[in-house]
Amino acid sequence: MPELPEVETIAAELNGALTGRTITAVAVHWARTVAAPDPATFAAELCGRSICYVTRRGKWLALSLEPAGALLIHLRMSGRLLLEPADGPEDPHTRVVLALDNGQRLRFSDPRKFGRMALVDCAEEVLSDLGPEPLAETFTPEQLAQMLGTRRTRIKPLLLDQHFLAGLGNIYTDEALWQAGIHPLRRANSLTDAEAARLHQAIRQVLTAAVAARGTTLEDTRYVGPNGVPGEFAARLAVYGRAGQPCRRCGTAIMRCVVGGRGTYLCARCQEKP
DNA sequence: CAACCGACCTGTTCGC
DNA sequence: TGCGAACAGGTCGGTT
Repeated sequence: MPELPEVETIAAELNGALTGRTITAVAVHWARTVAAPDPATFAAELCGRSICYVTRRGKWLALSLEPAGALLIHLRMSGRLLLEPADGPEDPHTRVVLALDNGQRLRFSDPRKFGRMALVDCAEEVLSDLGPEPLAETFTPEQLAQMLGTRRTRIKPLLLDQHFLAGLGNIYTDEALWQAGIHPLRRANSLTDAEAARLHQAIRQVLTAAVAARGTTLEDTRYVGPNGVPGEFAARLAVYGRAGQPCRRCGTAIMRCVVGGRGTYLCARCQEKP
């Protein structure tokens, strides 16, 4: 569920709330949520460590710890991090709980059990497999054009590949391709430099606007930030989930199809089929 | 390298 | 109303 803007929002909220907190107890309710080390070691090693700051890389959250190490968290499809008082009710899908020295609990709720946590010595060892950060200043239109030029696969599945570019998921990929006027089935190396530049700009504009709106919360989703505030980008979606509704640019009905096994929304007039 | 598939999981929605 | 099938925003590993 959460893509870059949602994870960015969560990281910012947690950073303010968790900096300086010490973890006083750890409870693992679903063992497989803890990818590494084994759950007992995970709990024992985490206790007593403090949180220095919280950052995002792609769709990963990284809690930097004192005196060493990092807690990496990936929410996958249904994960949520909730910062709540210890005596409040616990969501039935809670998989891991971190008790903090101020009486609060950081609860990881994840109905589908796809989410993962890992306690690692060096976060970069895991995160270095990811592609570039789309919002980094160092990520340029020329770099994207160069990256696309060596790949002949279809553009949408490529943008979803976290090794290629970090942070885009199904929603923002469709939004960016619509804004750039590029059909999701286009071959990556068929894009002109001008199209690559448009795509680069579209990706950054969509992500920046979504971060400013604190992410996308759809009616049928449970996404909220750690403080329970929903995102407001849903009202500004141009194509995602809008099958049959008019394109915001030309009025043509938005269509839904399947690309790479993923539900895909586009405007057949603005995004010419290859 | 590219494309496709199943696996990992549960909750919700849809069609009969 | 009830029930099974289909589907969901992510990722990985295996096969063709």
